[in-house]
Amino acid sequence: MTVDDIDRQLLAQLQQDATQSYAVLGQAVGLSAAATHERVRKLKASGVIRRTTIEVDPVALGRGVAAFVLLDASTWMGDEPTRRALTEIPAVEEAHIIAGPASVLVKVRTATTEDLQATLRALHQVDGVTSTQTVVVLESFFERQPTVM
Amino acid sequence: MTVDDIDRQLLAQLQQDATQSYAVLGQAVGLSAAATHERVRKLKASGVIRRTTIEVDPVALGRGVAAFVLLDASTWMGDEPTRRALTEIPAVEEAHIIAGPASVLVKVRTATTEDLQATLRALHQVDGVTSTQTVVVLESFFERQPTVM
DNA sequence: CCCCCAGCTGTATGTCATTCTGTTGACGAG
DNA sequence: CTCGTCAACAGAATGACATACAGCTGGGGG
Repeated sequence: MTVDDIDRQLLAQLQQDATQSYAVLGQAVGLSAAATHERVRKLKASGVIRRTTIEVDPVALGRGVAAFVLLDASTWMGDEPTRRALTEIPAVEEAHIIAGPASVLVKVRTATTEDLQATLRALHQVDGVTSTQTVVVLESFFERQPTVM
Repeated sequence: MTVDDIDRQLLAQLQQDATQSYAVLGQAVGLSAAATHERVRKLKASGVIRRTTIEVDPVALGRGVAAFVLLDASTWMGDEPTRRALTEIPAVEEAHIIAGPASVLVKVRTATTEDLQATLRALHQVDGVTSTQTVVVLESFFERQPTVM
């Protein structure tokens, strides 16, 4: 699908607030409510908009400690079992196969450093993992969504 | 604010799909539409729900290459000017001050590896940055929102 | 024992999403 | 040049839903 400039404006608006009406949304980009609705419908149908969701405050939910963990592996970890094992650890928010100093990079969020320790233990027990290296986040400047413009 | 089990169920549901009606949402947790509405209103008012937003497909928007970049610094980078400088680089999606092998960890997304190179150049020009170390993402297992349950 | 209040249900109303119909403008074929 | 086609849009209609309101209930404190 081709995403033109108006579409990007709509995406930017919806990233800010997905609850605004199509009338308001249309005014912001100079279109009628119906035309806006049609464009948003197509963006959803084509998968550019994956879903509309809520952004939660991690701290309020007991996930105030963030860290990145590098996993070294003795076997190839790019397969489904590894993915599933990592998915099942609730603290793991992202998992990536990387090129560089390790095999896998995961981002974790826990309530306390004790929970972080427990998560590291869980990561060690994932098949293939031989060692971990943890980078603790002291302060987050910002975490935002992909820039659309 | 105290977040009880029903609240967490609501949050989980809304993370999946923030467009469903309060009636449907209420059925999922065993409440009336009005009571559900009231709970969600409070979750928003208290900041547990920061906003409702859309999740976009990075690839469709020309951000198919992801990487993590470690920044080494000669000066303290925990202040506002650094934050602003990093915010202004569109490819930078996250920026964290870390404890460990470097001062700052940023996550970037670009269309191509050439754009990644351009972003690295931009990062080098941020005040205080002395060197960078880049970890390129080969494949993402998953990137999800904070687990609420 | 009674009062109070948070949290709930059911209902009413105004707003908005969604659909439909018709218009306009760009484009290609004849 | 003209006609036919199609995509994109505006405006109006209707049906669903958010939101507000009036009462009900059960538990905790005075």
